Amino acid sequence: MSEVPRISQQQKESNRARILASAGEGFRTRGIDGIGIDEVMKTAGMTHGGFYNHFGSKEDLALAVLHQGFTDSLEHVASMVSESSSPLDALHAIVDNYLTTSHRDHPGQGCASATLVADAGRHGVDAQAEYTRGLEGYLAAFTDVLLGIADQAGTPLEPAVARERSIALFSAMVGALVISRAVGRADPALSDEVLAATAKELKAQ
Amino acid sequence: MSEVPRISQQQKESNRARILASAGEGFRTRGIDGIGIDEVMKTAGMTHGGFYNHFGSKEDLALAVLHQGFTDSLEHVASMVSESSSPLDALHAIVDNYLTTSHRDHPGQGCASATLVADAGRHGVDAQAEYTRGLEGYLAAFTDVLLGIADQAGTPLEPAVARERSIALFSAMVGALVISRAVGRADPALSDEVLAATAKELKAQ
DNA sequence: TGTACATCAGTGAACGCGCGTTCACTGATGTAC
DNA sequence: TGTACATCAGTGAACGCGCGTTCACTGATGTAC
Repeated sequence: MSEVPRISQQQKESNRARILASAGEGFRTRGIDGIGIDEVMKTAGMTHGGFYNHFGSKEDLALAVLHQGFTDSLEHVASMVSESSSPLDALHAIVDNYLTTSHRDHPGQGCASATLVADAGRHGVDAQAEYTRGLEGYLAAFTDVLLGIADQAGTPLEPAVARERSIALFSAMVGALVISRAVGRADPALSDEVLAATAKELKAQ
Repeated sequence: MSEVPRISQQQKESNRARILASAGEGFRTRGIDGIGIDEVMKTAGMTHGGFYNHFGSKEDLALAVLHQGFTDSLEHVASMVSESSSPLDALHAIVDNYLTTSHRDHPGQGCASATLVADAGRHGVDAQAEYTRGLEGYLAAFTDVLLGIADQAGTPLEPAVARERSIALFSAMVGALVISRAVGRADPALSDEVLAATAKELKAQ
């Protein structure tokens, strides 16, 4: 009956990565409780039974998704910063890339922070710890950029103030994205407006 | 067997209100999918079977919760504004009341927008329509306050700009609250910092 | 006002489905000799 | 290098539990006369 049993170790690693990618997209799009192991495994091209060869439980998978998601996001931010011609340019790039209709419409490939905030708040301490790590990563990157802008403008900025602004900035970005998704299908114009207005305000500061 | 069947119409109304209140608290705290009809009814002091005398389905209940939640929240904001001595005072009151550790720690009694954004984004168009109504209510109230501040300061403000700022303001408030909850148990200090920093930045503008 | 009866809110058992998890089985992989 | 065998990733059936929903039943409410 079975068609492809006992795969090479290399293949196993690649299968695990496929499960993680499938869950990453599924969890972000429909929430951790919104999609089951069965569908995650089917999307990854396998049957559900083999899941436990890779993860101890669905909860473990959720933690791995959060970890991977933040790692990817932070890398993405870092690469945007390094490709920018100036700190101010970097800030604008970050905001403009985050608050797009495309990001809103494709949560599966988007920021793990925005899609899984609610889930993290309601899940265990482990999930919250992963979220904490991701948040600190974002804040560190934003604080660096803000200090760079102040340096260039010749207006010295206290590191503590830069961190405060980073927090408010990130809060506004996450909030706007999540709100724009909450009204997306019911009022597309309002949804677009939320993204555009927030981006404009954040860049104006 | 049954102890209290066929209740007066007045009693029925009060029972419905208790179910709604119980669901309001439960859905906000654990998400719409995080608590079942059975527990909602038990908290309301009844058994699960009678639920369908009041609501057609769990989805209907969720819509009623969103509606009630926004109605309550908007009323609360309006009363805070009317009790303030000036528009600036009103803005500070709104921000300070929203971004508190108490609000963070008691989602059950808190803002429906913050607790149910993620759920709204993933549920049907009806839920999104309720969310839209609530969002527009918040924005209208905030815009009024901002225009009032500008008037008093003698610095005229375009209504369109006031609306933009309202959007950014509300986004930051919701984002900060939701993020503070996501790290609350894993890193209480960071969670407090998120609330305090965002409140400070928003009032500084 | 009093009596007879239909209504219907709440009870609690039951149904059915989905989902997380377990398990016996298979057969290629990779190791021991 | 070749052979024998243990390992273990994937399969698919099955288990068990929770949960949304249905339903027969009960008996006070509220209406018709």
